[in-house]
Amino acid sequence: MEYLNELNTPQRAAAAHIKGAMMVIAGAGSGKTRVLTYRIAHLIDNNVDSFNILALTFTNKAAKEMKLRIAKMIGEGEARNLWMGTFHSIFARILRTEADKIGYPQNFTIYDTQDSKNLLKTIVKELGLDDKLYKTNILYGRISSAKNNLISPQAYLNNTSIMAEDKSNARPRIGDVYIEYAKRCYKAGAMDFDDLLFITNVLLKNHPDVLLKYQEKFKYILVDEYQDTNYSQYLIVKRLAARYGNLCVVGDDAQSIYAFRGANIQNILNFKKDYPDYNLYKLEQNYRSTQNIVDAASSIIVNNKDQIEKKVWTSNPTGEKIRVVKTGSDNEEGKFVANDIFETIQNEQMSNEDFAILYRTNMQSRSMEESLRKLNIPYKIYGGQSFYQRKEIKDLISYFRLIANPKDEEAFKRIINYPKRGIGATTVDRLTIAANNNDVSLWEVVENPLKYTSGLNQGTTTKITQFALMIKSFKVKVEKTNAFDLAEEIARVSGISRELNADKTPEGISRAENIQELLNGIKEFCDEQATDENPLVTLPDFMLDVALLTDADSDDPEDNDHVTLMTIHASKGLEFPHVYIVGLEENLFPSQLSINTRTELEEERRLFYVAMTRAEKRCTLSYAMSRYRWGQLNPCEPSRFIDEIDSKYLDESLANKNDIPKHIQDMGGSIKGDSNPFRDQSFLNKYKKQSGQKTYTKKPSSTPAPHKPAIPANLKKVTASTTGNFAAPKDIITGVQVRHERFGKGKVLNVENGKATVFFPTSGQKQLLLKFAKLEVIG
DNA sequence: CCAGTACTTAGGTTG
DNA sequence: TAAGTACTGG
Repeated sequence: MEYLNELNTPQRAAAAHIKGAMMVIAGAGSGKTRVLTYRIAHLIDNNVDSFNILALTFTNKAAKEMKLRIAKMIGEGEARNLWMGTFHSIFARILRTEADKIGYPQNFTIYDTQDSKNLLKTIVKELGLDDKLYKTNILYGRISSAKNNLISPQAYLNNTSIMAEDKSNARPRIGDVYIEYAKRCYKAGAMDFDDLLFITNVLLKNHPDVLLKYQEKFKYILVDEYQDTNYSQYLIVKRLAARYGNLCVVGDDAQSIYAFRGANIQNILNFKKDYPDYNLYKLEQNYRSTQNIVDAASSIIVNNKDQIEKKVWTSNPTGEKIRVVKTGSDNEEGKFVANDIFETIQNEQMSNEDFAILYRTNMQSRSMEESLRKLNIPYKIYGGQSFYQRKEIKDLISYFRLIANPKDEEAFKRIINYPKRGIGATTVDRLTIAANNNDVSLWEVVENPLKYTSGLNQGTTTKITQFALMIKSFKVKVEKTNAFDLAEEIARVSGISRELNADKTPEGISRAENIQELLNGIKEFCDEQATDENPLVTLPDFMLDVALLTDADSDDPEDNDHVTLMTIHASKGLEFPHVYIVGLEENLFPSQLSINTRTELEEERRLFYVAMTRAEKRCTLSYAMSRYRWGQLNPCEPSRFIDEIDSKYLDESLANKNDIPKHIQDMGGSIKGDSNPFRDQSFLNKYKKQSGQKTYTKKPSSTPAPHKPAIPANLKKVTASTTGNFAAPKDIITGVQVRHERFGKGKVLNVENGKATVFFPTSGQKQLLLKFAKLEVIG
């Protein structure tokens, strides 16, 4: 094939391999994506049916891009038949198809981390455990790693070493939490992220016919970033490949950075045990970076003990030395980076997209973005809280979820009283008890409150019934209504739109905009998915993968005129001409939590290796002598990783400045104040205008409110006490106009049990207790 | 029931 | 710091 000539010798050998097992060890920047793409094209050229190829990538974005490249080589029609995506999205799809075999609804919900943690919190409460001891994060981590090692709840309880470990940590009942958690997820028709892999294993193990079906379908399997697969993923691949053995894995042990979520580097090292006849290809020539960068990175990674022998080299020019920069504080660090980018753009005619700022932790983005914003440099922060995790988005989506899957407990709890409809914590507790006692879902209780509950008063029962009627009215439309139309109706009828539109604070406006953006996204999705044979795209169609989407997936490739800010983890696989690695300080990078064991420290070192090898032309390392942490200015010292680089590759002229000037040292508070752009609202407005909603991915809820004329507290008090003329409760009847000290004018919709339901045009519908709320009858 | 305030506590990387 | 929980007055 002609295109194979565009590859170097080992690349070509790997791409031309057709049958049998193979492993590609690909150094950073050595063209592994190219090999994967060409190999798939080559397979199809050699009469492999594109329907029979499965490619598992690390992100959905990587899959999309690879598909695009393959489409250019072999045509769009063929490329469309390829199965490409992350483990999670591919197997979620298969699990939906086979849902009935494992007792899940086809529309099962995917619980995200937040849903899982909320459920764990509930369970800890219900089991009467001490939440100081049984912390959500610990439980989540324990259960997650159990699942990733295919340890079921029962196996967990039977495993003496695990139980002993929990006991010695004074948490002997984690196993009970795990059992209950698994039960509740199942009852809710929900899978968490780890279940998507765990239950796939269960499916393939217990249903030989299903296994055979997918073995026959996926005769050729490719796995990218194999060093970051965990045991559960390893076993799925092994099962699927067992019949034909056409398995190609690609990875780099030096870039294994996901051990914390169960990734097992042994999967690479053990490949030859499972596939003794495999072929090994090593890609060692780096095409990405200058010689200095390649050599400096190599000088770091040799400090690690365990690795596959390889020599990464390049024929690129020597290039510049790696700059090491010392700054006084995290804010100064931000200023330095922003200024440096600004000057480089001016002096070297670079564009914004040529720059990336990489950091160890998401919180470090703050000082960077403040400085960039001051210089009007457009930027985009990837990661952190994603669009779909924002409260307002999750709230609306919870309606969609409950409609698609009425058993979804976490969705139910989010929306039963949002927007406020007078169904408070007490009532929800009662419903929960009724649901548990009768072994039915919360939804079933709400559908039939008289059957399952006792002691609910008439008013509450009415409200519950109204809620159930509303959800039902959506449910009857779900299969015959376009997703966008129904979503819009839900936002309106549920009261979410009204609630958000009433909030005129900047945060509130931003939340309303986000809802609009979600609706736009659904519209776009409908337009994309609709076909001539199947013009109707329903809400459940849209919901299938929503939980698995990340920021990078919704990235608009047309709109990349911005500096990229992301964690090093998120930068894996990417490359930029100019890279700034910031916060190179002890206890930050390497992280304080990783310096106690050799394996964890080695992973931090690999992370540093990944960071440096993202750079093509120039790599800048920076550290600050002091840094804010939880509102406190703390002293810092440079990272040991800087010392590990052979100094002949370094330019340390910017690291030998004098120590922090005295006036900065003494003025911890003013450093912070000085860099807060929100003091001046024009910054916010200017920024919004310039880069728009799309570029500004930081969650709006954390945006400090700019100055706004607050109602002076004393004036408020005067109003309350001078209004005087409070109505006797008997005057408050349905239909009358009233005034409330805080909510203003409103109309009484209903009165019962000493409570009034009042609609206020400015702040929506409220439930008010007549004995407290000072309502004045007007008009 | 609601909303404002006082207090606690986490602290890292992701699909 | 900032997010989340517990408490309290209307």
